Amino acid sequence: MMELTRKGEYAIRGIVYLATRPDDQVCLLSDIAAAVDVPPTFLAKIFQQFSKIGLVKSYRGTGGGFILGRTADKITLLDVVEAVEGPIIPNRCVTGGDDCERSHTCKVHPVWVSVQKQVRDILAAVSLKELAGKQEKP
Amino acid sequence: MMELTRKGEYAIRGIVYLATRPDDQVCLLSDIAAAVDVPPTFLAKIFQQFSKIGLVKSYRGTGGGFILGRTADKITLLDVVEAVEGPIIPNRCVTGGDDCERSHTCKVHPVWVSVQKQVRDILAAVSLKELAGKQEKP
DNA sequence: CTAAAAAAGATAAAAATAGTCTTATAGGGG
DNA sequence: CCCCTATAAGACTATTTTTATCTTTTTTAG
Repeated sequence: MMELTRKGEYAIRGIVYLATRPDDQVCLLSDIAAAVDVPPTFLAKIFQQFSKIGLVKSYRGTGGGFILGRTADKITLLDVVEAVEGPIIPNRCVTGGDDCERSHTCKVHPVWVSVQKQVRDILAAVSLKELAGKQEKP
Repeated sequence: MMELTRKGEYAIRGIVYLATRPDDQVCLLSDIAAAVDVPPTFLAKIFQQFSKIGLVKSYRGTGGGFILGRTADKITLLDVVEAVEGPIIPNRCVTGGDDCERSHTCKVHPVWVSVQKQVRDILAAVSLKELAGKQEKP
């Protein structure tokens, strides 16, 4: 239960690798894919999603590639995971609004809300900077 | 991401309903299914899984049905969820043993371990007694 | 203009999910 | 013993999601 998909795993590997690279050096998708051992075409799809929401910036054409959309300390693991897997939803009844007609009577509902918050908090507390081994204090 | 399946949702609904019933009254599967609005054949499969690990006790034949395998305060939401969804595994790298060759180098690994622990702790802290509205202190 | 590179969309195989159906087994009552 | 009721177990199926791949298009440097 609650398992990250391959896509999510690949997404993390890919963007963490990008975060280890020099800040302003455009990185070829094919290089990233090779470095983190992910099918290039699949990683392409993932980086397209990153690009749409600004997690990475893409450059097309000769000399093109990817760089981070903002500094590594401003990108959290939550950003990355939600970018490709969608929001953290332990159960359908826990959506932003209130689709769950049982919400106010169901005693399980608050438990899922709690799970959601905890998981989000944990993932939001980890930045790419840390994951890339560029800690503030070594 | 991390979404409970229908099976998990049905499992919770079913066993919580059973917990609301008088302690020693055998309950028909068909009655439970009707009460919690779950396909009876599907709920049957779920309760078979419960039965195997002792979460419920089953009685066959005329006058048969199900009762809880132990008192409602001794069954946690974690027990129920893991019974049908398997262990809480946020990522493949977080298994009981250590299948992940990266475990000791990968900086993401401890994050998943943390997520796993938090989720398990939350779910383990909630018993069927509470969910069934039979709180110790009302 | 051309080659390089990402973007976008279509397609497809494999796996997981969500069930259903059939047959077997067990128990109670006449 | 026979029949009815109820769960157990296993085979089977449809749908959805995951995990990709392939092709075409767009962009850009030189």
